[in-house]
Amino acid sequence: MPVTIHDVARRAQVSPSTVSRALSASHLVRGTTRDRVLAAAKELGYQPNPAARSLITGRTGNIGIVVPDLNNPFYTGVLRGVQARARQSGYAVFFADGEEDPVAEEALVRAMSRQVDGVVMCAPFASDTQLRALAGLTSLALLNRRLRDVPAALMDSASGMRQVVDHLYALGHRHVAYLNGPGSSWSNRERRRGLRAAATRARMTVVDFGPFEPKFEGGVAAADLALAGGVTAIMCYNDLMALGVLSRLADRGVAVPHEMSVVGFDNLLYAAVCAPPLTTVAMPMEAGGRAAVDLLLAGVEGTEDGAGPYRELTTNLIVRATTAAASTSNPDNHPPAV
Amino acid sequence: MPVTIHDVARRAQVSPSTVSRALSASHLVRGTTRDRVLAAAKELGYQPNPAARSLITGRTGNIGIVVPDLNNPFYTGVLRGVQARARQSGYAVFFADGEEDPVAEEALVRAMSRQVDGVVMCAPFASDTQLRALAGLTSLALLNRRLRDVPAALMDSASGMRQVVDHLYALGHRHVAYLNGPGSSWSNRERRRGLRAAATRARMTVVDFGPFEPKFEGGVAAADLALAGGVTAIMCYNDLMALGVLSRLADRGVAVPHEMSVVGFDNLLYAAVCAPPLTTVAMPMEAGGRAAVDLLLAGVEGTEDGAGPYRELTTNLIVRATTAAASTSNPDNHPPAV
DNA sequence: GACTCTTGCACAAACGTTTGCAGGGGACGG
DNA sequence: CCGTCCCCTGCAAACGTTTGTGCAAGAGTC
Repeated sequence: MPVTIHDVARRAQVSPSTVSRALSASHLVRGTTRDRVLAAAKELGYQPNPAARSLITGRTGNIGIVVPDLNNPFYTGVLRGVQARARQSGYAVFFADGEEDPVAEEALVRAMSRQVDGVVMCAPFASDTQLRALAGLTSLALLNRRLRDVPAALMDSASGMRQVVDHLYALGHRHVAYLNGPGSSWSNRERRRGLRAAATRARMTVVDFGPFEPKFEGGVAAADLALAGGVTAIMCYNDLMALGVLSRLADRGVAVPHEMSVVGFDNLLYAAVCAPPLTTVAMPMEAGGRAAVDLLLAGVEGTEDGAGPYRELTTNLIVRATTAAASTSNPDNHPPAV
Repeated sequence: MPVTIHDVARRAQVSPSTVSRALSASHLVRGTTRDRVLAAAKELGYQPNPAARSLITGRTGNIGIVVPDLNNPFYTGVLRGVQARARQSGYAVFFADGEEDPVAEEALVRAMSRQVDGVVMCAPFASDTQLRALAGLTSLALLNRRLRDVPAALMDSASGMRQVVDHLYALGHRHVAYLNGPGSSWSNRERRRGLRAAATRARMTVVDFGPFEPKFEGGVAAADLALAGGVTAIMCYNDLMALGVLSRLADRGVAVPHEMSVVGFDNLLYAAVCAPPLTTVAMPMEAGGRAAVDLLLAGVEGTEDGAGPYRELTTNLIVRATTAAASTSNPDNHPPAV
């Protein structure tokens, strides 16, 4: 029922191979024949069969993406970037939600591997070993995860963290809390690393809590611990947790930002519109998705652009209404003698 | 490089066709041979080539989904349901963001059509005519859009709207505003229809505003209009708009819920966690996605279950903190004489 | 006018599967 | 002991493309 290359060939009075060439390597056929073929193809509404094509070429024209949690708007942001960039190059996108589960992630990539030219894994939970195994199966590009010899787009959240520390320091904060995200997460390690470096430089003490689930509920749970820690500011692994913290602080009657400053990470839409608007670090989600696809396609199509297999994306502090001068209710504002 | 069915055949000392049968129609081969084949396949890590398979069978094992706006958590909820259900039946999922653009939607479905067994279109912006054309190209299942002879999962938002009206009426509201979403949207029409019916029955007057963009910004813009309408409650097309309304009301010093009640639609995560928590109607997002895939696969695999081509999903009012007794600052609480 | 070179096209093989058809062999009944 | 039937397996065709190879005709050169 569907129209094949043979139908077009018959209508244009040429052989199927000529049709194929007219449609792809058009310089190999005479102008007049090419026009005839294109006209015939258009009239019949010919669409090449991707299965047949990929069978012979070994390429599919598809890429895959797996994210840890679709409910987190951060990942839908990168999803948008990925899809936009892929579409621009004529690739279709397979998508899957790994649900923060390493074995699900691996299974999903394996399942996709035969029908994609490559997959971008977004902040994967899988182990390095697993990732290497998958990289042997298909081309891989990582987002916010570093692994030798595997191309990756990385958001420089350590730098964002430095900006946060400088901001808080300028506001007089000397003793702050950091609520960790998943312990295995590259992003969390990066943020913590940036925090440590900047904090010791500024002689600021920071107490760690967690790891917590990087979700609203995780923030709610974490808030009480942080509150007991005698700090003047709480830095959260991400915005979702920060929103949870805000909610819990409100419940407990702690005024933000006057009694407690809170800062998040990601700059989700909701960070801008919640009350009070959240001070946070903007992560380039769509740009990250696009960059990952750039790297993937560069590898797949062999169009290395000499920029190497890594892309570093910058992050920026966005000051809103959840940070203010350090609370004076804790007058000396130093770590309590525990 | 990749291992083919011939490799397995050689290792198991059988012909390729036997391997094929052992893997799919296993009752056609003797038990001992089947075991030998399966063992060989496992040892070699054989994975069938989907392109070759789909070339001969005409089926791909893939489905597609296109949504209007990935930034709206409603659709990511649906996406989760779709992917979970698809995976359960061994289907992989192509995904695309139509960006609320009818022509983009159509182009995306056309692009996918050759490599999927069907696609679910989620609250599409495309016209009926366009949808019919696409239904001729591939199997279609709709979510929150009704079109004769095309299977669809529909959320009964008219019923949810009735519950909202009853709730507001009980609180003493007699004059309310409805902020419309996109005029072409089936969901908006349904909600409006439910609203009209319930309101006239209850002798409640409702003034319409919009259409607005179904986003935060749309709500911000709409709030001022509604405020000037002399109403005691604002019903929004969806939660995103409701959040925009809340934000704008706060800016203008209007106390919610005491001076103005606000209700949304969808029950996004943020409706539950914003301040004050939003009264809204819960939409079964994941269930809707699953139901749509059910319908699609029933059509594709010919496993009609006799339940007909439509699924109706129920919706429920969730009362939180943005609705209260009608404001008395507008003492007579009836439509101002315009 | 004969040679070579180029251009434009057709032929056929190949990609990895599935599946209709046929054949071989064993079991069973007569 | 022979015929029939059934179970299992192999052979080969087919799916719709792409692409290497070969051939024919025309253009250019001497």
